Amino acid sequence: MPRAGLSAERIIGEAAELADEVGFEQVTVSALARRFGVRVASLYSHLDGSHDLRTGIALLALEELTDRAATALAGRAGRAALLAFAEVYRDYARQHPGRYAASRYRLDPETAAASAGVRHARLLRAVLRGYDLTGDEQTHAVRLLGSVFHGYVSLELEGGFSHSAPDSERSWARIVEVLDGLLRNWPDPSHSDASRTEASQPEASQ
Amino acid sequence: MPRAGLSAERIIGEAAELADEVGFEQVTVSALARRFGVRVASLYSHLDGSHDLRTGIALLALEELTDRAATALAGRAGRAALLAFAEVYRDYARQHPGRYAASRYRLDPETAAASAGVRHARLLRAVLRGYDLTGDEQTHAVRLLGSVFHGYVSLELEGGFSHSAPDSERSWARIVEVLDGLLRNWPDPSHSDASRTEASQPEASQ
DNA sequence: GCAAATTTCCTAAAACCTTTAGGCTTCTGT
DNA sequence: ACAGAAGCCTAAAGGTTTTAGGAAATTTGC
Repeated sequence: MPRAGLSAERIIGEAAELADEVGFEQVTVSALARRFGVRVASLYSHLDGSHDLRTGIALLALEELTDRAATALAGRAGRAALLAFAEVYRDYARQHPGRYAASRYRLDPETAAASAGVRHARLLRAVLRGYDLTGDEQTHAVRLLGSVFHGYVSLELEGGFSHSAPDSERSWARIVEVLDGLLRNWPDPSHSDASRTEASQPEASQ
Repeated sequence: MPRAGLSAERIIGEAAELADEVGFEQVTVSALARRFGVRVASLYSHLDGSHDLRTGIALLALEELTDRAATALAGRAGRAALLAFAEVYRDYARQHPGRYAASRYRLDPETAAASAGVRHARLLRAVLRGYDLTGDEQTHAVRLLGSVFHGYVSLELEGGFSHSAPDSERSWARIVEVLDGLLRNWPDPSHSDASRTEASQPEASQ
């Protein structure tokens, strides 16, 4: 009988396809073997198991996403860079929901440190070079952007914004626009904020 | 032999505990049976299966979270309400990571419509009553807040912000503060934005 | 108070997924 | 051609899910 021609790369690639089709959670060594027309045990010559498979998809997704972001960011700065990054991020998640979910799979520290994830994080921080933010404030801003992007895309994929008044497309565009404005006019970390509304009652936090 | 005294409520409650201890993904009918010192099949008299179990945890979490939010929001408006909501949200997620993950479990539409989720969404929108936002802009703002809250908490639980320069606590506080400022000075949806920085190059979006 | 009805929990079993061990067969290089 | 390596296979054990049907404990009705 002829061989199936498996290899770690092909397997991870098919697994990524499968993830996009049926969801990252549903990616299973069994389903993958069926897809290759091969017995389950055969895959274990190329994989270290289920965790390894998921890690592989995650690394692939991080790399693809980061490459897209790098391409989109080349030659852009400030607002244009922010828009480009945001578009790439959301488009990737919508085109490849399974891979996107995989990119959030928890990697062990060494694997994560060697992954495209760090390059992706650097790119996001690079977007902020177009704005006037430094030190801790820049970090806060990076975390804000990361949270909005991930949070929005994640809620959207869960179906959170479907079938309601302004369509998700519009909200996304508007939010990114608003964030650009926020970054351009990033408020000083003055301790008594409360700049321009009715008097601030100093409420206890709990 | 004496009975274990199971009931749907007790089972869901234990399942929520288990989720917080080992993670929502790891909550399994088997593990739960072991915890009760009971055979697996015994739980099937009280549950419709695994999906039903997860749904139960999700509904419990949504209710707890919403109750906390409602309590925290009573008598507060504007900035104070935003701070309170944010604190409740993050605290709940940190105290009950498994339940929090459960609260993001995808429910079927009817179940979702009858869940505390809709009350929770109303509460978040109510927070915005303290700011001057209406119509679509209010919806965009609700989605922004939801994204930031969920995104931040989710990244934090994944370990994204640990062991790096400004601790997560500070970033959270600062981000909420910045959001308050943003909501108070929400920019007009003017079509040619680019209000106060260097001349805006009209870059194509792709 | 007790028998009947009901509920609770059990054993048994089938189906599926994961993982390891070890064997045959197909390639590859010399 | 043939020895070694690599690829895919059968076999098997262990775990989870779910259904079917039985036995014991509790509750209910008289």
